[in-house]
Amino acid sequence: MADLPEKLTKPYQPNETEGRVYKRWEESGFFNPDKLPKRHKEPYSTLMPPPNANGRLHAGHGFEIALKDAIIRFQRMRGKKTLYLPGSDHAGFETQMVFEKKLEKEGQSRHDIPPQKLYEEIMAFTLENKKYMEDDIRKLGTSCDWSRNTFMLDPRVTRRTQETFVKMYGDGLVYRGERIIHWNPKHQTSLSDVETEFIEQEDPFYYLKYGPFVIATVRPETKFGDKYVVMHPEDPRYANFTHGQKIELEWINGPITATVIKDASVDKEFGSGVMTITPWHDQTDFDIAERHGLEKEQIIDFNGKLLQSAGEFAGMHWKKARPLIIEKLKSKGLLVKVDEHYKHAVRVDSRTNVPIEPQIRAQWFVKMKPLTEMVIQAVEKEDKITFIPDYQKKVLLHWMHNAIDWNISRQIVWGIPIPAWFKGDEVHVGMDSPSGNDWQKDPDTFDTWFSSGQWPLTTLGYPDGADFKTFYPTDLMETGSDLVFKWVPRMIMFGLYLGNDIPFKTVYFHGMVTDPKGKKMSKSKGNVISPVDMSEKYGADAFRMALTVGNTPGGTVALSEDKIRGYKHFANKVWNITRFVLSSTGNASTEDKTTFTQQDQKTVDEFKAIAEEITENFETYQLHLASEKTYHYIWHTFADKIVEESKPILLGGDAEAKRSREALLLHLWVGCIKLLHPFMPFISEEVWSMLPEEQKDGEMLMISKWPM
RNA sequence: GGGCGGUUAGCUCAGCUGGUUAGAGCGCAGCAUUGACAUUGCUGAGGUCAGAGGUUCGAAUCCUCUACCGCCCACCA
Repeated sequence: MADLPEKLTKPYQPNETEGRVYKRWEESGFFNPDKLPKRHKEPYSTLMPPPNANGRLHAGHGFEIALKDAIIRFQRMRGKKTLYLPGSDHAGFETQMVFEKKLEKEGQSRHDIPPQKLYEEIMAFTLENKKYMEDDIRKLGTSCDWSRNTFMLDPRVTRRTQETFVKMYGDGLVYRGERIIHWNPKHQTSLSDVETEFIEQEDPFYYLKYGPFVIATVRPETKFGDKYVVMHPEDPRYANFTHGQKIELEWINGPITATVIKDASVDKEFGSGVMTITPWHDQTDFDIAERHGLEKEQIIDFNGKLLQSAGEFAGMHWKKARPLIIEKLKSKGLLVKVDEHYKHAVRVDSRTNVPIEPQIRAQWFVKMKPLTEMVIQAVEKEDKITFIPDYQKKVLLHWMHNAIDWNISRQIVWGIPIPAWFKGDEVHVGMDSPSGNDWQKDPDTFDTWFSSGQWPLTTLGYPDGADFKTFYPTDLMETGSDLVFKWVPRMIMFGLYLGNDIPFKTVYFHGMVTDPKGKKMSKSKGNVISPVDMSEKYGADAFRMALTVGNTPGGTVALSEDKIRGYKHFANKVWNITRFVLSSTGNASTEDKTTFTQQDQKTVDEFKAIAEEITENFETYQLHLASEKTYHYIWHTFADKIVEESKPILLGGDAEAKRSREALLLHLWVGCIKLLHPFMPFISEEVWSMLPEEQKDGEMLMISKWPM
């Protein structure tokens, strides 16, 4: 038997191997496209969707990295000049939430901390988390270029983001408006629609006498100022009321004059077909008021307390006031009936579940129409972006066809400051503060998607950076399918608007990673599986493989530990095949390694056919097939068939057959290790280092030539 | 109320543009094996491809409808 490396005689130890191999990769410099050998000419680029730097890496990140790193490694071996650009997001509101929770646990409140100090503390907290997260990314074997690592609050990124705002203001794509916004009263900030969601809730539904009408509401405390009564213009029941008609009636705090409004948005079938409106605290009502030029009055302040119009209830929080108001309505005979179990949808902050309070507030808005039209043109008309799976294109376009103007102001400190100043009614937008006194800086920061939407531009150094010229548009964006309307369309918008081109040629949406039972992972359920824990237990290779094999693009993945364990076994199989191949070919003469017997040549041809299929699967982003074929070939063709049938040949007396067979085993095994590398980078690189020099094209598998 | 995805072996899922006896992993049963590997090998059981109808020489694969499961969107007060 030939001399074998000591470690091959023991089972494969991922923990002993992975860190060391990653260090070799990093030190080689080959993660950096500029340092790749000359054969790597044609660029291939992708960006890491920046993980939020407020915690550790989760399974979704692990999934994304497993797929994307496989593609990047494949492309690098194919000879592309590959860039995989890493980074992290400050994640504005979300990070501030995480930080506030931490403060709460420590018995503190953010209101006790001055803004500048708060910002600094969150920054320290974020930078610490960022470090851990980057370590996690390394542990998974991610072949990204750390020299280009970008953080959303790097000065060049924040400057670019602000400059974009200034440019958009100049182009009329950004305006300051008093419009209904989603107000989170607990955290005192506005949110965009994608940051909120509806939850089903059961509440009492109050039917109230409003002059000759009966109206219904779940929120009687908003009704003090209701002085418009609205009905459908074609509702026969109210044909004798005319638009603009004045009606004197008794209301909660005394007599008022109501005005009849006819508007087609009212549903004749719902309830009595009549409603009163509260334009300050309801989107529908606001729209009706806008259409007819009606007055709007704030009833509840930004802390949830009732204002002047509530009369005796002024100053009370609406929650406290509601039962008292109901009492009063009852005593005045205005309460017709109560439906105690009325089911309806309530909008809440999707991160904190705090019920949203619609409010009118002066905010910065992005005018969406011109931008979404550019997206529709590029995606629908010109078909410039490949969507995987392709039905996601419809989802995105539906969103684009129905977009409403985007509120980009947030009343939180943790974010990129909006470069605007106010003096009375005057507004100044620019990179520098205006000259003259009495200008007040806008204290708000940008919505996190305003900066992350520009990620492909800022990371690559738009407008004149070398990377922007080389790598824009990027080849691939891979991200979670939940971002199909949050992040992806914004990147396309900004890409087209600023960069004059789509930001990526292909967008691949991976599905959600759930627990083994198909349930969404969440900290509260305690079913979270950490990619790093799994990697430490079974090896990052096994984790990556388990997430790749058999998972159709876009599909939900139930992450099972059994499956990961299965691929740890596979890693060990690879290890032992290596041991067999090296020990049975170590004494082979080096004179002829390229010609085979007819029989063996056939086996080589079969390998080529498989390798071709795998290559094809890679090119069409069918990694679930590419990885499964690789696995299957190595274990059930190479090990079970080729190795087994080799044993008698190697022991037999036919010298030519033996020579050919030894050459065959080495030749095929080198090919297998190459095919395996994108999926299981660590063990394949480790095996490569033990294969004989004359079989290899270079020291490092990572940049060796793909077998096709 | 709209839209989308799914329903294939006990479990988790593959099966691309329709083409001979429907596949994998895990699990299960039996056998083997101490010179690559028990983190092993071989063999096997197990499916009317959700249901109904249609197109076709031929459908798990295309069309229609139905039934469940899941996801997303939506200003019914």
